Amino acid sequence: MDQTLKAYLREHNQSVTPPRRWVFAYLQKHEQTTITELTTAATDFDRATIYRTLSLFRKLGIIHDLISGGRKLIELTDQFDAHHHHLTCTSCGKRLVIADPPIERRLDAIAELHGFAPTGHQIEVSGLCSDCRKKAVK
Amino acid sequence: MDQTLKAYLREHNQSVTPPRRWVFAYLQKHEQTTITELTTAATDFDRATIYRTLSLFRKLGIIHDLISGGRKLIELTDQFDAHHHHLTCTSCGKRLVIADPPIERRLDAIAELHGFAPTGHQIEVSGLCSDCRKKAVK
DNA sequence: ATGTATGCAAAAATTTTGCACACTG
DNA sequence: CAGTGTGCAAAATTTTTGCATACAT
Repeated sequence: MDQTLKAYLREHNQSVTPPRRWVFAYLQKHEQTTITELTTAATDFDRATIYRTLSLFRKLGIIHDLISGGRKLIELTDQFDAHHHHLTCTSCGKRLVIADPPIERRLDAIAELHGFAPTGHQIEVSGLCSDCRKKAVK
Repeated sequence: MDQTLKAYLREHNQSVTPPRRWVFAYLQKHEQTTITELTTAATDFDRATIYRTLSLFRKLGIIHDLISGGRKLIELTDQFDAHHHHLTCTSCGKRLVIADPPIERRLDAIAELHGFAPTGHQIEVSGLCSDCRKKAVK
């Protein structure tokens, strides 16, 4: 898995360094992370390095930002993690992973319909999870 | 249209004030806005007030944040603007509005399948627009 | 060996907060 | 009039940058 990063950075003429390996590994372990969490967890590396690493990763398409449950999160892109989307509970923040091939295909079709060559998409569904629905009733 | 805001704030026991009206009107005029743009454009009001207004609007569900084309944007929620999604060109940033009822319905169905009471969703599709595809070929 | 990435320290930019006064309802 | 919202000023936090040194290739 770390091999993937190595190969990818090499392909793009970028060095493979300890902070970059660390950030990548962290993102693999933590599905949803924020920049602050990363800079805090990275005791061995400087904050500035984390920011620079994230900028590089964004530019290379290794990660992307998204807002889920009102928070800005950092996530590995589909190239480095299984393609998926989230269903988030607006009350307790619980997150489920969802995937639905028909929708994925249809989104690509819509892009094409507008003359676009689709490269990706993101879906965020929100609602009240079953537990919170029960609590709400009481 | 401004009437909508007034009524909504009243319902939630919140005062209708000049800064709040102004922010709301600005969001109606500018489909995609950033906080910085708002604080800069708001020459008559203090930055702090804009931040406080946005927090209130978020809490009341008048606006929501989203990341599109790599930028964090502020947008009116469906209650205050026609429901829609975006198709963004990763090269030139062009944005088209898209809507597809079947997908909307299917997303609700997926939420229900997982025991969620769906309250909303967001879709962001990215790709290369026709113009940029042509340029890329040359 | 050479060029790039990092750490450190400082600066810039963004966001939050306290308090006295102004305005809304 | 009473209570809440605002402006202002300051603090806290987050993000960016310059430069000398360390590291990757």
